Amino acid sequence: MPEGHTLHRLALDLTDAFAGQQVRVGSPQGRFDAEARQLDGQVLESAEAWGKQLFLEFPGERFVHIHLGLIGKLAITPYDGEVPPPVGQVRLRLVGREHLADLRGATACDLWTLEQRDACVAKLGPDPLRDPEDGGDPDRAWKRIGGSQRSIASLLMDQAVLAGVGNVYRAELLFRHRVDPLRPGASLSRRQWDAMWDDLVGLMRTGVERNRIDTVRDEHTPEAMGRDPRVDDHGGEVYVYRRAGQPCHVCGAVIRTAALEGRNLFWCPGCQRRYRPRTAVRAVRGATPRR
DNA sequence: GCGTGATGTTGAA
DNA sequence: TCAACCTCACGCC
Repeated sequence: MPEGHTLHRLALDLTDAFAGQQVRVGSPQGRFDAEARQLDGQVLESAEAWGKQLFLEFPGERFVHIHLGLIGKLAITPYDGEVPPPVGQVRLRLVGREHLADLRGATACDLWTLEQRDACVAKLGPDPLRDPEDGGDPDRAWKRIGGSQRSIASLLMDQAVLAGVGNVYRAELLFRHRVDPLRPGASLSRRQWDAMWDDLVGLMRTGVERNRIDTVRDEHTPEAMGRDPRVDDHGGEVYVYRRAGQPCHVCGAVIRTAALEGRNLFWCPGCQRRYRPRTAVRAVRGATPRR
């Protein structure tokens, strides 16, 4: 689940469930035990997301830093009376008045100082889910993208360029703007980038509201097109992500996939026409066709 | 029931 | 470029 929308949604849900309360903090699995002991019984002051990073603030400028990675989950559940025993490898457990939260499979769960938190945040590009004055300024991303010969597909996934975008939003954003994933960042116009950013803000806000990624426009929904809704663990309605070999909802061309920097890229060869620069010969690197 | 792959990142080779 | 992290839904038996 974890692109930026998941972490922002978790921050909201954690705030509702725990903020302002004394919480029991534990690490049934043990790997966070020493840190958990220091926080046990303290008030959870706030929960905040920056891109895919999640920070839980405790008194004394101490922050639990969580990064879910690919397979991590943070499950918040209400309980009534007895607290159920942990199931599986629970790295971190928070117990409040009415809810408990269990963290499993995360890449990172650390107890950080304010300085460590600030250093992490300082390395991140702007987050479309944050206010422009508070970490969500698209100009900062454009400064990196507009001058780069790297592919826009690579740039969008680079958390130092843009924070919170993952493989699904990348593929879908490029599709919605009919952009060839391998185009150099510098070949985009400022106007085009602004349109992409604005779109991303809307898509990701919808993602926070629905807690899933939906990117198809009204005219391409299953209801509008009379097609079956998507059924898999991703769940959202999308144009190209994990649809390789299937027909494009818009033009009918067969969706393609290729590995780029270790991640699967998906695009429609009909809607996202190959970009060819006017002058220089473009070097195509790093993309290996598959299937 | 078992094997696979996945919305991510780090650190070693 | 690849293994590791260590979860969970899915397809297939």
